Amino acid sequence: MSANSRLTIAAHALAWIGLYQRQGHEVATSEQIAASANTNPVVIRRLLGELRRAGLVESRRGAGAGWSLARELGSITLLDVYEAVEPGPLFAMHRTVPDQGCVVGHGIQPAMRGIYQDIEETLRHELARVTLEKVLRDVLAAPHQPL
Amino acid sequence: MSANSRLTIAAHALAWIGLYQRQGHEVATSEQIAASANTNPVVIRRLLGELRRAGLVESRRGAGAGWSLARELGSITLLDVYEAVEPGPLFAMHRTVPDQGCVVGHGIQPAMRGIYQDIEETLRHELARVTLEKVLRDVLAAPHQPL
DNA sequence: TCTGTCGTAACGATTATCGTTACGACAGCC
DNA sequence: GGCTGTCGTAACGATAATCGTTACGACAGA
Repeated sequence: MSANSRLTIAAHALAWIGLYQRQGHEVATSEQIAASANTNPVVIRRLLGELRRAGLVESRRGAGAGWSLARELGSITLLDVYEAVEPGPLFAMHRTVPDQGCVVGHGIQPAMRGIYQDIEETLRHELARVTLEKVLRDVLAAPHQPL
Repeated sequence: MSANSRLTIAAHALAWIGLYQRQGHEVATSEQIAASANTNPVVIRRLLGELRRAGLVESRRGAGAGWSLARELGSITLLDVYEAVEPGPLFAMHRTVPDQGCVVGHGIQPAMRGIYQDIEETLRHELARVTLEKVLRDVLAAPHQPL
């Protein structure tokens, strides 16, 4: 599967904005978040743009511009973030149509589709159990200065 | 995430071999399976090679060669297949180390690692509930000649 | 008007997967 | 012993997704 860090970076950005706002700041810039995540501000802007489309964050333009949460961290779940930044299904079908003259080739796609639907439903249920509030709590619970 | 059809094709191949053997044949060739899945025999051999390493199938060489199941379909689960053909974890961390001088950058990876572990454990549990026997049953239950 | 940031296009680098060709290795059969 | 069919695997190109980067216009407050 492949290494998808989009959900990780998006959660990082949301936790960063949330903490920054709790420290009294109005908005966070993509440059600040990018420095924390050690990546490029454009990468952050692209991801936050998708989160904005999903109604999780807002952005201001002009001078003193930046990003702010559109919802409380406690009301945002990893499922919200996942659906905002992950495009396709977890598992894919064949890239070409299997041989419909073969019994297995004919029945495999309906069979796997049903099975995958159940599994992805469970995955979504698990993602929905984790709020960004908990993510930030876990982040702050990490031990300082590890030896 | 991206579209990983490896699990789908591997399940297709196992179901095909299982059904073929129930029809009285000893071994199945990669060419036959490739025809059913509408792909190249080398793709099938590569995938079945990984399943062989996991102890799910066996292969014979020489004349009259081919592939056979090393276990009953009822004792093979999608988790066995998943672990055999999917290399990495479901979600990835940052590709570069986050800023360790930032509270969020420092704590985000331990936090997400713990959360991801729980979620992948649930995914594995779901995959383990589906046997290849059930997959084949669902395949054969697909309606014929759909209109 | 100046400044800082967003919004977004464009491009190259990297990586994973897949399809394909090729060819040696192997084992049964004549 | 040679013939034949299949595996085992390397090699290469095509495709697609993601990421990092540069660039630049749009916007809004000072």
